[in-house]
Amino acid sequence: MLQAVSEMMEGEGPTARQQDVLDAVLRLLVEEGDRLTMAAVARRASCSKETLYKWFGDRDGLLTATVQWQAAKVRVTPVDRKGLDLAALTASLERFASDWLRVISSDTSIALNRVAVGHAGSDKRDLGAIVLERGRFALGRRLKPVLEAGREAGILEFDDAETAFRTFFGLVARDVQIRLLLGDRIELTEAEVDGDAVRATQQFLALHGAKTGPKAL
Amino acid sequence: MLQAVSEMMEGEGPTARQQDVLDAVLRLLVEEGDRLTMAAVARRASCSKETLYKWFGDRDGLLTATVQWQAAKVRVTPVDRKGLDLAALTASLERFASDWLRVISSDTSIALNRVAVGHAGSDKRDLGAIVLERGRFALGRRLKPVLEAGREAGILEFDDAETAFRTFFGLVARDVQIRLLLGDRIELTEAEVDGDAVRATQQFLALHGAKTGPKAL
DNA sequence: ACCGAACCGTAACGTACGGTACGGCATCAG
DNA sequence: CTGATGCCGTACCGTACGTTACGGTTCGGT
Repeated sequence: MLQAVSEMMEGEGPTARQQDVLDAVLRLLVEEGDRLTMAAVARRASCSKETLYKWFGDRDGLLTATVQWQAAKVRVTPVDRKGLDLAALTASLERFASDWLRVISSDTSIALNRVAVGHAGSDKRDLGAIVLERGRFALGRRLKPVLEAGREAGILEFDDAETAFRTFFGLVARDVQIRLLLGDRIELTEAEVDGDAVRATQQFLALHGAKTGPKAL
Repeated sequence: MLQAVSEMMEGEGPTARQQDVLDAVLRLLVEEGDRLTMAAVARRASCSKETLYKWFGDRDGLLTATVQWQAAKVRVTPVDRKGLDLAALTASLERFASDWLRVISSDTSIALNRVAVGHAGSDKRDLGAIVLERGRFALGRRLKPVLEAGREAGILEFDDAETAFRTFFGLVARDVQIRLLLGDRIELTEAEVDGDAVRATQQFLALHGAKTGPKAL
């Protein structure tokens, strides 16, 4: 070791070839979970173990790079805060809810969260922190402006945006993520996801919708 | 192997000495996570590895016995369904909520859920299934009669008890469990737990409380 | 055509750990 | 007292896997 920290740690992202490797890791992670071996990765990615160590330092570095790579792929559509009415807000919330449900129920997310949870039990708390940061907290950062815009427009009422967001989060996710992580087979069809998104949004509006109508006066 | 499945698998529970061993495993699991070794368990429990293998079969058997042992320790206070009014129902729900929050935020639960999640990624899905069964599903089985009693008494309104329970679950747990599992340091004082229990209960009543008053007429 | 860098495939090394075997000691039945 | 049983402590074995080392190949630059 070790300042072969690899060019991945800072600056520009992975090269195309490295991305291929990380995608291979992602696929292997879904299939094998945390039991994946460096040899298996090298075989699947058609590269040498030496290259893996040169690029990523060690096994943890490889996993970290993989988590960041996957997180970077999750793109989001921000919401314009102007001309917000109840219909637009409802649509935004439903969009957030169904997107989030689709993410947490995807094979990739489940596999990634599993290894991150496992590593959070060890010293290496990095993976868990990254997943939290790019998952739960990123969602909060994107959603809170929407909620505050809704409050600004007189559509929503709440004291603390963070608390309001956590309520929405709970209404959307409920027991889905923990059940999936623990191995429960849950069928989530497109229709069910959309239905759950609508239900969660309606429940949230019932709790935090302004009773007094828009304050536009 | 193998039919040394040990006397733990069926029939009566572990002996006092075996309980001591399992408690040691529990403590070690909190400290070390899934990295605990059989040697470490033997050392901590002051027993020989040979005895561990004789009693529990193998490492998975030991972990399974530990999870079941911990689950067996969680006791519950059922609610009497007669003479149910809004105050009693509210108290019951708040009790359930604070109990659940205390469980999922306990060191033991976190450690146990971590290993169960890890194992759910492998072939050994047993641990996850046990944790789910004795945790999330056991809670549902205990709470749904309460909800239905509330509906019976005209205090609550909902179509499906399972769906209503999952809403309550989401309002109570929100992002707490996943954040803890991923290594987020959350401070949960007694006051906050109680406050969250009250908030979740009020939100649930706002969503599912009968608007028409008790049907007692 | 030649050189070096980068990389592949594979072999080798060291270690940690699951699982087993064995020698002592304590307890208890007879 | 004696033999059997159950368990502790420890040494031991086999293997899996992270990590390193090395020979061979490709390729871009000169």
